[in-house]
Amino acid sequence: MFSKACEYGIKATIYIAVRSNEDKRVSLKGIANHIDSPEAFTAKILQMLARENIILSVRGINGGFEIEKSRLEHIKLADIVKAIDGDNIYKGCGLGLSECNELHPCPVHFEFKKVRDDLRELLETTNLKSLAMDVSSGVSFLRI
Amino acid sequence: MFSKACEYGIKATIYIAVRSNEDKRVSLKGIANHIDSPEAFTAKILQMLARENIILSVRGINGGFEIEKSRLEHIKLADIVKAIDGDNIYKGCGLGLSECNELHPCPVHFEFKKVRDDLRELLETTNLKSLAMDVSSGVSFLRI
DNA sequence: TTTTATTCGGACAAAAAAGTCCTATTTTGG
DNA sequence: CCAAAATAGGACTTTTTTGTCCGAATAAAA
Repeated sequence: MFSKACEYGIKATIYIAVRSNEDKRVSLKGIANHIDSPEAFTAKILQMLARENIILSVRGINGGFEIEKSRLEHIKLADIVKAIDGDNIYKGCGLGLSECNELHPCPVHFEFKKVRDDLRELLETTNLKSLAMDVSSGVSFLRI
Repeated sequence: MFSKACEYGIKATIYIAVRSNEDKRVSLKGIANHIDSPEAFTAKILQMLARENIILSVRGINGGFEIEKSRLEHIKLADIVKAIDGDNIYKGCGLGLSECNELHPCPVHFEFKKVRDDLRELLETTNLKSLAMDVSSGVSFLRI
C-alpha cells in the first residue's frame, strides 16, 4: 500500500509527535531505534519531511527533530503520505490508466471508488495528535 | 496499490475473459495491444497466471490464451492479485509491522480496518465475468 | 576556541521491480 | 516431414526503491 519510505516516515513522525508532546526533542538515532528502521535511510526521509515543514530539524549538539505542539492536531496522515509517496494511492486509477474517470472508467473504477474515498477520508482526517496519544497510552505500537 | 505486473495481469485477464466469452482465443500480441502493455513483460505475467491455472495457455500455431467460459463467474479479482502480488495488500499491516493485530495494533490498525476489509471484500467478490461484460458493452475500458 | 554531538547532503551500493532478448519447444497446416 | 506461428523460459538489462558511507555544516558545551 505505502512504500517502505512512507511507512518509516509515518512511524517516525508519530514518534516525534509522542516526544514533542512531552516537550522532548528526539535524535535520528532515537527515532530509528524506536521505530526499528535503518538509520541512514530514515535520515533521508526525515529530511524530506523537514523540507515539507511537517517536522522541524535542529542541527548541532542536543539537536534532533521536533514538532510544534500546537500543530500536532492539524497535521494529517495525508500530509505525510503526500510528502513521501504523492497522492496517487488515493487519487490515481487502480489499474494505472492515465485517463480514468466516471465518464471513461477502468473496469474496477466504480468498485474501487468506495475504498479509495474511504482511504482518502481516513488519511485526510486522521491527525498526528490522536495517533501519538494512542502510542503514549500504550494502546498502539510502533514496532514488532 | 498494485504492482505494474498486477495491473497488467488484471487487465490481461479481463481481456482474455472478454474474448473467451465470444469463444475466441487471443494471442500475447493481441493482449499486449489491447491493454497497452509491454509484450515480453506481459508474457511473463501470463505464464504466472497459467501456472496458477487462472488462464489456459495453448502453444503452437493458433495458440494463445483463453479461459473456460464456465469458470468466468468463479474467478475473482482476488485470485489474480494473489497470484501476482500476494495477499499482503489486504491482509498485511498498513505500516509494515510483522505482528500487528487487534491485541498489538499499529497506530493506524483500527482506522485502516474498514478500508482493508472493504478492499478484501471487493477483491473476493468481484468476478471476471461481470468485469468482462462491462468491457464488452463499452461501459468500461482497458486502456488510455 | 576547540571539541563533540548532531543533522545535511552528495555519492555510492544493493536489492527489487520492470522490462528485453534470444533460443527452445510445441502445434498445426501445407 | 517441414515450415511457420505460437508460447515457455532462461539470461540479461534498465530503472526504481531501499539502503549505506562519509565529509561538510552547525551549534552547544567544555
